[in-house]
Order: sequence, then structure tokens, then C-alpha cells
Amino acid sequence: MNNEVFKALADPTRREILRLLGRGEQSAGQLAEQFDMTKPSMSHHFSVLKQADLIQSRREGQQIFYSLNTTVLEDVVTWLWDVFARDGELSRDAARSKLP
Amino acid sequence: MNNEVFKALADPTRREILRLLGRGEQSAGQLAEQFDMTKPSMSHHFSVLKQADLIQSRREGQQIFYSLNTTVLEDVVTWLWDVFARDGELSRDAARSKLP
DNA sequence: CAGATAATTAGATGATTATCTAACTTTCTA
DNA sequence: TAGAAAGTTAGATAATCATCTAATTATCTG
Repeated sequence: MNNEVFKALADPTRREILRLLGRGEQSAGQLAEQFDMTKPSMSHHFSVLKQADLIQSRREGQQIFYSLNTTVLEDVVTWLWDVFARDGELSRDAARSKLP
Repeated sequence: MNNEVFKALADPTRREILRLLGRGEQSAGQLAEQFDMTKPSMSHHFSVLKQADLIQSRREGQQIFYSLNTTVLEDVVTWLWDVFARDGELSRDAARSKLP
């Protein structure tokens, strides 16, 4: 999982897009309607999310439908868990920190 | 949990600081040693992490020790889980999306 | 094919941010 | 009390980013 994922998550508009897509796929237009922002700006956010592999797209006629890519979000959870879960505790990997 | 948390996580240096602190508290100097960056730059990153409530500090003589605040990281995990865990699934809260 | 609809791409702009050097603060100690 | 050690704060700068308007692409339909 790369830096782009976290940078993508740093914007509140993009996080809200992800939250909405958690309810199921939506077209670019449907999504855009729910924000006080121009369509090009929304399109930019879709692009950032897609580049980070957080969402996928599929064309159906004139519309483009976006949906969550949960795999990458799971990776984020794993990273976070890995960071905080071993705080204070002597976890299975604690020994690793003592290696050269 | 606010926007500052995600903005703080968007920088790779700060994520690495968190990862290191996951092994236990360290002084500002100890942390700074492990990065190819000036101490003021590191101090800036500490400040951002602290503002986001991701870390805490404690002074001991001339040194300042930083440590993880796992509570906020747990909140991030919860948010992420909430987003992706209900994708495709008819979760307990699915009905909420049909309300006005 | 012409026009309408859905969406993206291009280019510009103002705001935010990561980083640096220089200066300052706090604490210890000889 | 003077100097060193550990950090932070101030101020500047270059890069990145979110947003907008205008133009472009792709698809459908009369």
C-alpha cells in the first residue's frame, strides 16, 4: 500500500465519497449531486481515489459508475492496526525491533 | 475524529514516526536521528501529530519524550471499518441510507 | 447527422504544506 | 553565571493541491 492511499484519504470530500460508495455503487453524476462543488472538481477527486486504487469504475452508456475497492481499505486498517496494536505490548513481532 | 488526523497521516515521515513510536516512547532527538531531515523539520512533524492528538509529549530534563495516543488511531480504524465493512452487505445500518 | 447529456481533460489561481536556516527558550552543569 | 545541549519558534521558499471556468470526448436519440 503506497502513499497515494493516505493522501487520497486526507481530503474530507473524498472520504465522504468513499462513505457514500460504501452503500453501493453510484454514477459520477449521482455522487456529484450530493456535493456543493462543480463536476470537474468532483471528477478530480474520483481520479485521485481511482489512482490510489480505492475505487473502481465501469461505464454504462453515458454514465460512469464508481464502486469501492475494499481490498485497499483493508490494507489501511492493517497498517493502522500494526502501528497501534503493538504499542506497549510484547507482540509476536516485538523481537523484530531489536534486530540490526 | 477530525480532518487533522487524516491530514497528519498523509505524510510518510509522520507515518514512520508513528510506526517507530509503536515500539515505545522516544525522545525528539532519538526520533530525529533516524530521519534524513533537520531537527526543526522533525519538530514541525511532531507538532502536526500532536495537534491531531495522535501523540503525546512529556518533558524529562532537557529532553522531550513522545509516545503514541492509540485512542485516536483506534478511531481511524473504526471509521475505515465503518466505510468498507458495509460495502455490498445489508448491514444493520443499511436502512439509514433510505431515510430522507 | 445534429443536438443533448454525462463526464473528463486542460489550464489557471489561491491556499496549504514540507523543508530549510537563523534565532530563541529551557534545562543542566562546570 | 557562562556555555553547552535539546528542542522549538519564526520567517522564507518551492512544491503540491483543491477548486474554478472553458474546452473536449463519448454516447445516445430524434
